[in-house]
Amino acid sequence: MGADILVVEDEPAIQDLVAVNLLRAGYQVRKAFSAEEAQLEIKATLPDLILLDWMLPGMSGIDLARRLRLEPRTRDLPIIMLTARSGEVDKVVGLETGADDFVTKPFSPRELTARIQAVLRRRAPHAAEEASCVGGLQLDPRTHRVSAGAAELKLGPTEFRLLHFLMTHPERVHSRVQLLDQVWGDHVFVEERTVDVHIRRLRATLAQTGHDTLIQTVRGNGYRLSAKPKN
Amino acid sequence: MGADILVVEDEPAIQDLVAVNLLRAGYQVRKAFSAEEAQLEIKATLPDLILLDWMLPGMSGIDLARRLRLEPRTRDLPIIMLTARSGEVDKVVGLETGADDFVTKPFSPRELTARIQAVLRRRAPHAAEEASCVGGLQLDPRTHRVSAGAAELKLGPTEFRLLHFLMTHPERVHSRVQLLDQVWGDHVFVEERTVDVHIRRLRATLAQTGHDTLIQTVRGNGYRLSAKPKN
DNA sequence: CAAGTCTGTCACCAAGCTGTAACAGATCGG
DNA sequence: CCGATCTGTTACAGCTTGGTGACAGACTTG
Repeated sequence: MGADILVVEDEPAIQDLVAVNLLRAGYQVRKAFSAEEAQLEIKATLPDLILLDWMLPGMSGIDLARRLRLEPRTRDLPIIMLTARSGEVDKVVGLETGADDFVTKPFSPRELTARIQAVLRRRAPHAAEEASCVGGLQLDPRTHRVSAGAAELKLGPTEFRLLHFLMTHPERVHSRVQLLDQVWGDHVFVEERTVDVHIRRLRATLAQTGHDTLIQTVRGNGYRLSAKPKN
Repeated sequence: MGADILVVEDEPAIQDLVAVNLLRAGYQVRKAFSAEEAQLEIKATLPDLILLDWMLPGMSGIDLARRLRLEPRTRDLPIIMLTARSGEVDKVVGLETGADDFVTKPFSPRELTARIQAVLRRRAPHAAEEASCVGGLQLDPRTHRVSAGAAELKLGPTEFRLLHFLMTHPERVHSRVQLLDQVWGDHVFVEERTVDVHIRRLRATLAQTGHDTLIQTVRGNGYRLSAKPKN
């Protein structure tokens, strides 16, 4: 599901225009007509990004941005400023508030979504996941490598994700349905038995180093990754 | 230690804000309120880069840039112009004077530092980073050279930046999107598959010395530069 | 300005991966 | 020991992904 974006813009026409484009691009959109309204929205639920008009009645976008930067909870909230074509004042403000990007009106929908994507990618660079290690098996998501001692194992994408999940949730039994949800994704419709096949493929690869025994079958319940012996 | 940057800007507020952001980004900052003052600073110590406001009282930024280009000592000094206007004419004139880049107000702090880095990488004779070395391949940003043992390799600009990024972030998998952000830049609209083509071109060149195997494809995830065997 | 270089895109092909079905084997309760 | 379930294994057709060569346009460079 797309990111949750809060659009703060007093001009209804522009707000609608932006909202429609964001929705079409697959984002979830919330709206606010003023900085005050925006604060309430943010207090309720932290959005993933704010599109903030810098000229607003009452508290200006600049003021809001400034306040958001002060609060720990909202300090890292990505902000994209919407500005009219302008000069010096904007520059001062922009540097001061530390907005993540600027989009100058008029802007194309394509430009807007491209910038949003860029900022989101930049801000949330999948917090460097740690490498896992279970029973002599090592898996590092950053390098996308699986190794057992000196030997390195080659896994397909699905087997990799499957092993990744198992290694980050070891010693627990996971039903086929749970595995499908976690590894394949909730919305995917796939036969339960498919899990078996991938478990088999995973085991076949792990067997190269004898680590296939880590994956245990729990009859009637599912599978479990465990460093302990089987019984 | 960061590069030494001279900020030439007559408006105190803007100068301060720029300075604060550059300091935060790890640069050393010197300030000048006029072109004349800037000349004295430069005469005293040659900075690594100049941020030059287009409009200055007395001698304009353009004039200063032009003069710097005439002196052998300052001919290769990187210059980034700050301008409020965005018209084509300005850019033409600016490029004529030999500015290395243009930053149009308003701009984000990130944009500014990104441009500075880009210009430094491209031009700076002494402020650049160190050479990298992976798996017998050497890349020196200062001399803009890539060599494998005795042999020297010729790369196009994009391939060079791509290899540079990979070599400074080895062993990690980078998705196409990440590579586009890092090597091409956030604001560029380019097809993801274009990365493939440049990877291929890079590999083709590296194949001259057998180093093409360093670049590994991680199916479904992206690419990785690694000294370890492919597997 | 002309030749050459670099870039981004595309179409096509090869290779690898995936989900299913079908069958074989294993396990369990009685 | 038997039937009923559950799981392991295999083969395979279809799909997705990445590699490759060609090409037009932009950009350099002499």
